[in-house]
Amino acid sequence: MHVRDTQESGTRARTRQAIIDAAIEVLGQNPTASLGEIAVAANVGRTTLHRYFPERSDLLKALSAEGMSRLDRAADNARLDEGTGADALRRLCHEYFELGSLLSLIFSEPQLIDDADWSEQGACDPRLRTLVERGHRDGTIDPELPATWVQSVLWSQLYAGWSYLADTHISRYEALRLVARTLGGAIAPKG
Amino acid sequence: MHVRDTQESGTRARTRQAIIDAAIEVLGQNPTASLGEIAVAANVGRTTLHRYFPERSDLLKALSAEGMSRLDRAADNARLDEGTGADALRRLCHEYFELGSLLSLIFSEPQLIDDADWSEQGACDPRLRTLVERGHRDGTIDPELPATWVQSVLWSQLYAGWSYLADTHISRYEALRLVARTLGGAIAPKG
DNA sequence: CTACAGTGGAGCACCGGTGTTCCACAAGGG
DNA sequence: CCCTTGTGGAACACCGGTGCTCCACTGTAG
Repeated sequence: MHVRDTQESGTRARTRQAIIDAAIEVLGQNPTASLGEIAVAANVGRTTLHRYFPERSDLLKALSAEGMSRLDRAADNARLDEGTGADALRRLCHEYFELGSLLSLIFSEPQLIDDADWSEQGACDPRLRTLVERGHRDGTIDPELPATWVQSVLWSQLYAGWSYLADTHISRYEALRLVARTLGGAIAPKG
Repeated sequence: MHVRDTQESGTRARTRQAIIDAAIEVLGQNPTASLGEIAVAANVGRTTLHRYFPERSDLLKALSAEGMSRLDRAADNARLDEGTGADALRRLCHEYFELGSLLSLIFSEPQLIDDADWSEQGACDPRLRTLVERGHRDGTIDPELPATWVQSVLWSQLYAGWSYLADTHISRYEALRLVARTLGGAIAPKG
């Protein structure tokens, strides 16, 4: 078949996805993992990995795209424009928590995701910014907290919850409950 | 001078400390930094660094000891047995925040200070545990939050605050205020 | 002045990860 | 059946960090 096979389903697309998935998993655990380890995790030879991603940086670029895409989907699922700001943030937290290992990866390699769209200083996802500003207005998010800080708190709590889940033998549900509870308190307007 | 020079003040002790301080700074920024970079930051030749710490692991052991010592001093300064649980935690947060780069280092290399004293599963600083339990009893810390989770939240907030301070051009005072505010809300008992 | 502690540059071998090439093998489509 | 596509083992050179040795330099105590 002489087709160009850019993004249609096929052997190549499946292998490529397997490598990306494995990379997220492995690099999430250990950001300095070698390409060999990633190849093993993907059930693929190192040669094959190099065929798809000639240089390490090529793989990282693909991971960046994949990460952004998953973040976008999660944000869509959270229906950020419905309900109060705090409720929307809670839903976003829930959706992000499902991202699993990707949380660790993003946390240890923030530059993978630091979208160039966001202004250089005080970078912040614009959707999150509007969400927080809505929360400020509707009185469900502490107006003393800038959107950028709310974003920091959200991510640090997510990461804490995810590693807490990995370190202890708590259930996924319980971990998310703890995160939601502390995050809710953290952003709530104070007396 | 044929003295043993174990921990008295002297050229060796000063050089050794300079290396340790530089290592905390450099490794806090980039956990994969080379020994050469650390030596440069310490204004010391790589040869000298190797004289004090023959292997990388030796330096890491020294960093572990130094880190523990600073943590202990910070905890002492916080007078953890005075006032309510929440107040003590707030003071501890304040003291820890002063640790600066050490926060990043501990956060990226937790095994450096994961004290073997702490029980393997659900590891937790015993002083923090008693503090949190006091907070549970005196009604200033949400009884739904186990001590281990409070510890996770404390550290993740400290790290978030520290990197927020590094990323934005906010004042140290403002950053600490944000951390204290969100941490306070996070652990507060919920209506 | 002499002796010695402390330093640090230069150079070396070693090791692991990387990027690349070559070739053998299996599956499926003409 | 042959030929293309995808694969992956093996081997190679390269590079950077590491651990080590040797030696020249400086400063200070005796």
